[in-house]
Amino acid sequence: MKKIIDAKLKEKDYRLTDQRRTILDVMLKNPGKHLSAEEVFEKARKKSPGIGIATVYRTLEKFTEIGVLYKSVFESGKFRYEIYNSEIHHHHHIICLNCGKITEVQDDLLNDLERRIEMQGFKIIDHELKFYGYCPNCK
Amino acid sequence: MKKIIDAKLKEKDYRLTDQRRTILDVMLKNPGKHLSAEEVFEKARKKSPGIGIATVYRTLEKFTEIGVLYKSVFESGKFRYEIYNSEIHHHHHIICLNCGKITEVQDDLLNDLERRIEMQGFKIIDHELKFYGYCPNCK
DNA sequence: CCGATATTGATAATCATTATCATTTATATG
DNA sequence: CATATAAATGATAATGATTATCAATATCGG
Ligand SMILES: [Mn+2]
Ligand SMILES: [Mn+2]
Ligand SMILES: [Zn+2]
Ligand SMILES: [Zn+2]
Repeated sequence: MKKIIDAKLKEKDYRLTDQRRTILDVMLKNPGKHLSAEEVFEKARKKSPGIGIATVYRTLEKFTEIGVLYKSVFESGKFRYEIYNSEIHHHHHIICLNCGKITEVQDDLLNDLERRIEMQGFKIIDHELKFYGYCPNCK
Repeated sequence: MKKIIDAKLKEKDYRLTDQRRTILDVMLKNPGKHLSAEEVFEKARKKSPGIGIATVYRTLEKFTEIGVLYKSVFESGKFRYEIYNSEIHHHHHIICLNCGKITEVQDDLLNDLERRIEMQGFKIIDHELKFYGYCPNCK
């Protein structure tokens, strides 16, 4: 994993710094979580106490750009990030309207719909699907 | 349409003011568009020159709450609103990665997937599906 | 080790959205 | 219609997340 990222960084003359390593570790250690910049900052500073919040923002953005992270919005005006596994198609999310819990759905099932849209002249690269409702606990 | 909204407002002791009427007009006159608060403000002040931006924010929020508008995020940290037609299930969006154009897809096709998820104990209320890719012009 | 260049941390700036509050309105009631 | 009361408004301050700036520092190829 780190090898791959190392290569992706090199492609664009990006350097592998301690801070970037730390942030990557944080993300790798929290699979299935969807962390905000602030949350990443809090976790990262345990390993790299001197790290600045600006570096966290910059790194999250850069990692998203090179396809290492996936960025989404669940609640009002704040981004959340998770490791992006480009091999499997991206999963969907169910957001509980009561407790806010985010659950992942591994099924995809959008291929038919995508094909239909491409018939109309579009080229689909990615999709993002969110379900809103109630989790088993809150139902 | 206005009758319905009038009724929805009354339910909660909300009042029908000139400003709210103006904002509703703006939204009704822009079907298929996805307007930001700032854009609604610019259009609204042509009919109600004295209207304040705070009122626009408040009204958009209130209309969303009572189901008159639908609120979504397309780009970084900014909400966009459109008229919400609760009779037909909500359409999907295709966002062009090149020119930013937003196209609507009327197909739904998510019922199967929703049913499958509900089998696992969830209750699905709504969904939001976005496709990212290239529009016919930019392909 | 050196030099060119990318990166960092501190902090100021920006941008969208919310909160505050005194003033103005909508609406129910007599 | 006049009046009381609670909701709504507009101006503006405050907030919260993100981005820009810039001098100091670190990376990395040679
Ligand atoms: Mn996820
Ligand atoms: Mn739409
Ligand atoms: Zn829940
Ligand atoms: Zn386009």
